[in-house]
Amino acid sequence: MAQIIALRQPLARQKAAPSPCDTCTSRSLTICASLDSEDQAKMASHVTTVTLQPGQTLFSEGDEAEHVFNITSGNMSVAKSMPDGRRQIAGFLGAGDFLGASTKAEYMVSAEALTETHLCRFSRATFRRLLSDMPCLEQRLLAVAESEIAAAQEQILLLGRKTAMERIASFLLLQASRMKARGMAENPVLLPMTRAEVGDYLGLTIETVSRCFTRLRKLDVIGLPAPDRVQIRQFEQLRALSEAA
Amino acid sequence: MAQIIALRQPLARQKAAPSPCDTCTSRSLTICASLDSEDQAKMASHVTTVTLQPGQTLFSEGDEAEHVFNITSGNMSVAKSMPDGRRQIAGFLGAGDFLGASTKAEYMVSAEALTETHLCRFSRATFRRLLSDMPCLEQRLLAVAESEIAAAQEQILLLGRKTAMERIASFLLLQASRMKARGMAENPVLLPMTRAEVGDYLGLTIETVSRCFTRLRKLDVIGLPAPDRVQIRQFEQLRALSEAA
DNA sequence: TCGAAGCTTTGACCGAGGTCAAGGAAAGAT
DNA sequence: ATCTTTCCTTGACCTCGGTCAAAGCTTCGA
Repeated sequence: MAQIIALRQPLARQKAAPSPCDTCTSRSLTICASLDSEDQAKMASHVTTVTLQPGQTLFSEGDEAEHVFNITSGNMSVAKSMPDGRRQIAGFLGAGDFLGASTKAEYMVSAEALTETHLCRFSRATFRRLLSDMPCLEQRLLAVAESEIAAAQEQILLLGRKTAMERIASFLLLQASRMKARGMAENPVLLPMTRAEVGDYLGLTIETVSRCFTRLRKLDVIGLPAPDRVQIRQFEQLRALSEAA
Repeated sequence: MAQIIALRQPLARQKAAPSPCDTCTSRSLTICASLDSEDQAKMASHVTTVTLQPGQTLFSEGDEAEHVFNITSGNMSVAKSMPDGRRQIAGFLGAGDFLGASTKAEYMVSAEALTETHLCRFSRATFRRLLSDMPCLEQRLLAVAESEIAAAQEQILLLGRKTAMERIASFLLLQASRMKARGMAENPVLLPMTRAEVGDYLGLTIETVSRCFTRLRKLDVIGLPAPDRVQIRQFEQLRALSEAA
């Protein structure tokens, strides 16, 4: 009801008459998958949907952490920045991913849309209440947090110890497996981000990212039908390159 | 046995055969701090204590994840390795830290003692049962997981974008704040790990770590009364160096 | 159809940090 | 005491990836 007031604001909001959850195509990927239909209805009554255009910021590092989000479609980046502008992307998120958890009162990272992105939004207070009402949800969230920690540890290994080539190879394999996990074809890997964003994720510069792609193409390990589309031609070779000495 | 007696005499807390939890000096730091005395007793009846000597491995990457742990005293490292031996330490843990959570059936990292370390151990199955019995515990664990994610994101920024000097400065400040959080004096920062371990944590070599320490000492930003003891002489300068351009 | 803006690629050069090597210093063993 | 081992420091040199610069490609709008 109150959400309808949304004017032409940077964050366009809509609330469908029944509930956006009824037509959600990503439910099986999200934390909502752990809920029975009664609990889903309870969740649905507190949700607001949000749409972001490419480049739009959902929240910034240091903003008051008012909401938590669930991506229903689209692609986002989660990043931290330094005072002088250096930026490190901590992760790319897609359909089904949960976003906005924070122990502190402020967000610890910034979140930005790479493509048009749809999210569902809960106020933190509401979400906390729902959480203590629904043990399933809390368990699921704990599992999500644990796999996020595992992913972060893998990223730490990549940034601390891998060469540029190994980072690129690991990245392509990771993207492929992420697509597979979402039920998409894994092979022509789609890259909804620019070279700059890949670089900011892998701790490299644009130029190094580009040079590695070119080298992989010349080795015929990958094909590059378009800058944002990578055909993996030799999976095993790519896997070997992802941890080559 | 001892616990049953305790329940019969809720007001007389002194016991003949006390559980290790009764004398635990780290309880306020651990997930156990969230429990009332009844739940603590329940936890205590399932706990086993473990002692590790410096260099001993608690578990390795790929081992079947049978247990979860809580450090009561000592220092550990959590690391991932590559087939050719390159190693990346994902974090250092100390008294109060929780250890061993994994969504998968295997541990995703290796855990090793830096100093003599005491832990309490639960079987995973038992712990899962305790968890669903005690909502407080689950909430606390979720908070712990979230702050671990925040720490990992900070580490990702450090590894992806900071110079060697910035990494060392950030590391010293982090160690100082960790000591403070444990109620210890923050200033002569104690380093219970070798230069090699600092390097494996910061994505640097032993030599670079040593050279940075030497430079900081020559700048009189720190003092090095012993290799494992760092006196911070200019906090603000160190803070500036931790994100200098 | 043309131009502008933004992304990507490529080349030439350089420097931060890695590698290799050699000494010190401290702690435990004989 | 002396030897061994392990860790730390320092120096000389080199390389991987960053920086700077310029030129292709797309896309989009006039």
